[in-house]
Amino acid sequence: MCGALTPEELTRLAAHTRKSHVDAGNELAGEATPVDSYANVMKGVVKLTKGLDDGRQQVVGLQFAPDLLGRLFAREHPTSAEAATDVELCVVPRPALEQLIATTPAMEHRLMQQALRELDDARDWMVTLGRKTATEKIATFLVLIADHSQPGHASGAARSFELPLSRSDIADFLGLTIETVSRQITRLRGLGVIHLSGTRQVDVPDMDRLRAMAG
Amino acid sequence: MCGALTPEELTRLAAHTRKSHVDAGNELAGEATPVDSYANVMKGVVKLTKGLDDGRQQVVGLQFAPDLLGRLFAREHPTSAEAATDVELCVVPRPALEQLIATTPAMEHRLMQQALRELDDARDWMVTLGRKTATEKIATFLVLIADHSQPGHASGAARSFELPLSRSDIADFLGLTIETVSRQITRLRGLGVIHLSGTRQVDVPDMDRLRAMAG
DNA sequence: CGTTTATTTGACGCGGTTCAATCAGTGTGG
DNA sequence: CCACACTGATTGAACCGCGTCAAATAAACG
Repeated sequence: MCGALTPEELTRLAAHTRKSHVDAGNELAGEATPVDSYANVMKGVVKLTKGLDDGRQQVVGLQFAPDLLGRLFAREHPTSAEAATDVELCVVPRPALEQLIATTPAMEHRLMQQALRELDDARDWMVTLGRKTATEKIATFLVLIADHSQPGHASGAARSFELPLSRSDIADFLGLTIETVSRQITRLRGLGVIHLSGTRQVDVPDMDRLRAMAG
Repeated sequence: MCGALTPEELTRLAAHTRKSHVDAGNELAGEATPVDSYANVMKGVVKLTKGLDDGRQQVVGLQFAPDLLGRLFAREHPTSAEAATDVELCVVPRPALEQLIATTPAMEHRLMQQALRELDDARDWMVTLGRKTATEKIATFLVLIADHSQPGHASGAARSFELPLSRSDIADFLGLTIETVSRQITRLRGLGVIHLSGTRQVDVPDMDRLRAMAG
């Protein structure tokens, strides 16, 4: 339980951790709020968002299992964190984790790796936000979700998954409006690149074809 | 020399480091190129870029002194790195730095801090790319450069600095075209928010006024 | 079912791109 | 020292992708 750690690290943490369930839509941490605990995502998707004064919002990252939640070594959260789907967390009080890190270089190394991966992801997404068209943005997003739904799939194979985000969240992730998101999804459906069952269930008959549309 | 490290760390590195000067416009590392050395930026500005197949480009980060250049713990560079201005580097062979990191937890901790700061910056920039208007993007960029030119200045004070990027680079950083960048800079000049001497020298009579335009 | 909320669809306008021309700055050779 | 070319920046005009506003469906929920 509370996966993604080595057995030894686990033992040292176990005494301090606490499982927690959060329903979709609930906020886990507010922007510019004190960091008093960290959490491992066990199940579900958490969205990290930043807001502008006038209400504009941008989703700046999605956290899947087994990502660690919470900005290390900072007084305040730089983003807010909200459960995009129902979420299972493994919560650790701040002092417990920071002490473990301070005394276990391997632990810090592991977290460093995650931070660097998130940095790579963030920069990839900057390309999507800055340089891709609406259709490419949607395709890029669908590929991202598909790749996280059942890792280790064949390249061109078909794929089926459920969207963890509402149209509104997708819009805030891609820097678009809800209407444009809806229109582009409809467009991809019209081209036969994807099939929809209901509003969130997506079938991709040919992932390579989708990838080709992602720029 | 080769600043930003503690004396002890410095001593261990000194034997392996080599100073290097790179003229503006030269590439330091290609995208998807093997990482065989790291470098500390001593002076000047390095831009990190990612490209799409069809030539579209996005600047995904700027590195100022004393940032470390090079993706740790990865085989390949996720971005290309190019000298935006003339640059002074302090180059370290890959094995030397990685061994120092492996044996000096404090060193990894310091680099972790940089990685986390860069992640914060990247996410801030995602808001700029996804949700701000052209004018706000330009204002945000000018504030960023101003803040890096002479750190620790009074809030509303005037400020004068030289742009380290060409209009084309600015466009690729902000997800705009050169023409829009030019027009918005002209607009800010017309509003009296900035004054230009030549094409790169910028005077900001009131930083708070500029900040107010950054969204 | 009726009500509420999420999504889709339609019509229209605008911000930013595109394409094209002009202007400014910087070397370069006659 | 001045034409000339060359590169980078500005300016102009026309276009279009996406946003905005409004309405119609569809889905979720009591």
